[in-house]
Amino acid sequence: MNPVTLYKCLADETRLKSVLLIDIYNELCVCDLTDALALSQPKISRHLAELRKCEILTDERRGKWVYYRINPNIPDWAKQVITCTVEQNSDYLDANIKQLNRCRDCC
Amino acid sequence: MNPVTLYKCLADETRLKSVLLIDIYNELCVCDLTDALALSQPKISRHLAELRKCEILTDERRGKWVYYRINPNIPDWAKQVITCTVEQNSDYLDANIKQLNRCRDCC
DNA sequence: ATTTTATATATGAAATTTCGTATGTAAAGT
DNA sequence: ACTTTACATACGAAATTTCATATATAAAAT
Repeated sequence: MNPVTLYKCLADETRLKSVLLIDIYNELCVCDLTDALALSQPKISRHLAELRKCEILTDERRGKWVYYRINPNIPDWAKQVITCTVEQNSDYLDANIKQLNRCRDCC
Repeated sequence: MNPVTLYKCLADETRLKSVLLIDIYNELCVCDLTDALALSQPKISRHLAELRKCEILTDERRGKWVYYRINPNIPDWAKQVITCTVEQNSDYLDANIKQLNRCRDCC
């Protein structure tokens, strides 16, 4: 993967937060992300499609839901970039994680 | 620094290669980068200005030349992102480093 | 003082990205 | 069969980014 390809993918808040949340939760479906980020479904889907095309994420349909994961084949440096961003920016996703938990409790 | 701010800065090949080369060489002046990347001076200056505004680089004038460095105050995660991109993508900058050395030899 | 060298910035055009809205598809439920 | 739920994609408009070109500035050399 060309370095600039990864950074273009992470250069948008929707895509960056999606990748980081998926890294934290191991896998998430599209509706988890629309809940966590409070964004429209087409917007989330469009950005996930881009991350899929760049092979940063993989998708897997199980019944009605499509689950996204970090592609296990991304190079080490890319995985390290994602991991150290998550680990050293815990506050960046606080509100989104709370929101996701709220939705999982009540919905 | 907001994570998305760093990634927007690295999402352009001119800016990314400038940052990585500066990280390797500790400091570089504008003409080093125009040589290494074979790009116009205004183009390099414009991108360096953006990296300065985002506080990823610092600049220091010494005589006629302005030297750019990685801002020593960037957060650890950002420094780690840059470092592990450099270390695990040595081929990405090969041609540029050769070009810079050629220019330093003959010019 | 004038010129040269190194760098910065302004401007508008062109290219790219982002997004809302509408629509399509696939699986499951009735 | 029809409806509902979850997700994907197409399309054009709007916003943002990128760039070439021209011009400005700052230090040094003549």
